Amino acid sequence: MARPRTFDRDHVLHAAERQFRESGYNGTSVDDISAATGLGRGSLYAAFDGKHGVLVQAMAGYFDRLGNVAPKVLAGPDEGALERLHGYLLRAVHGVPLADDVSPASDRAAAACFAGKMALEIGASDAEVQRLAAECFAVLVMAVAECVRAAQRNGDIDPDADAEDLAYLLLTVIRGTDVVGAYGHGPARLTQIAESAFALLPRVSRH
Amino acid sequence: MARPRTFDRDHVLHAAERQFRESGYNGTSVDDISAATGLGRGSLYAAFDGKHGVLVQAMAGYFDRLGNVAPKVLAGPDEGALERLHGYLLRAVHGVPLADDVSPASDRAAAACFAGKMALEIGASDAEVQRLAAECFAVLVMAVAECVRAAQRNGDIDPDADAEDLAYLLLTVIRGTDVVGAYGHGPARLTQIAESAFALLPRVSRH
DNA sequence: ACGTTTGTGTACTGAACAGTCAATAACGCT
DNA sequence: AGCGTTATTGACTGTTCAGTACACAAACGT
Repeated sequence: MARPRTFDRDHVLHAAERQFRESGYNGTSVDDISAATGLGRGSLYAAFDGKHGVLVQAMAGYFDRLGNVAPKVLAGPDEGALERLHGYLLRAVHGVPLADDVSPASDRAAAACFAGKMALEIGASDAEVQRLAAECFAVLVMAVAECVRAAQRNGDIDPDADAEDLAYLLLTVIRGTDVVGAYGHGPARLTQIAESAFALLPRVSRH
Repeated sequence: MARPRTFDRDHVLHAAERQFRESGYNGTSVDDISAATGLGRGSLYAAFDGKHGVLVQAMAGYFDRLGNVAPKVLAGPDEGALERLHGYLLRAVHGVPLADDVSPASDRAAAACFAGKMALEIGASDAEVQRLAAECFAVLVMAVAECVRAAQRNGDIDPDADAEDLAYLLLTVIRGTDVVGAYGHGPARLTQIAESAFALLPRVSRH
């Protein structure tokens, strides 16, 4: 009964996400978003309710992808859990936790957590952004903790360790590499940091 | 022979730093800086060459304080090195690494590394900011690595571990807590993360 | 085929922005 | 006391911003 929209909603939100990643929230104008997405201002306001709406919905889309793909690479049988954790750690540090969404050439800007970057820039004065970012983090903590518990069941990680505490620590390291990467350090250094963190995980103590 | 300036340069830069911390770089206007520092626009341009100049010089001031105070709390005799490392980790996570500069009530916004926050927001498109931030990080890595080496000499940390690698890892955890704090997590969670990291440090293996 | 409904693009508006400038004020020197 | 020098102020400029309004286009039901 009415004219159908000519753009793909997810595709537009993803393009906007890339722009926000590159320039930050306050550093991107609505015209930037318009140029990045190919949509006119009017369409942006009609479909997403302006700049802030675009951000919120882009973060929601990021959350969905995170919730779909991160648990997928971490979940599995107990026996491979430690290796999956290792792989996730390395991939997260280099920005390929969402393999289908990130360009093949691992891009540092794309590596850093979108939610984390937005939370650090405007989370203090934007409760909704902070809440969305916290949700992104929570879903990761849950997935990593579950993988840690699997590794504990398999005898690879000390069963006395608190799985959730370890998950928080590992994800804090990953978020930390986003900042260290922003300092200009190369992939080699980030890999080394991730490997150091992995090496320090409490293994089963063999008396 | 000429009119002396009526403001204290360091005091002004510190006020500007607080403003940048609170609102980010692109989120603060020159008027905001003017209001925060009490200086008029003209004075700001005459003394600091505009908004970007204020940021650069505020970061340089931050670097100086960092270089003066962080090595001071970490340096010392070998026997207390591990405990100093522990104390630094906890204090850094709660934002009192620069005790004389930060308000007594530990403020989360003040806790996050100023250089890190700026690097993440605009470092990708501002080489000078990225360089300054990297220098801040480097001076911390050096100080922490030296403290790790002292703890190794004292038999508290595995002498086979690479001190610099451990320093990078610990500082990555600290930077990570800046992001996790921005998600809204409270001091208890951040303390727990710091304690987990400290607990996982490789101790001397007693055969 | 036509009218209604919705998507789309562009021109517009008032506010906020970064940066400049000329006038004023305060000091040291002679 | 007067002069030269420098800090300081607040108004001004052109630009860019977010958000709105309006005109046009496209598709579907009838």
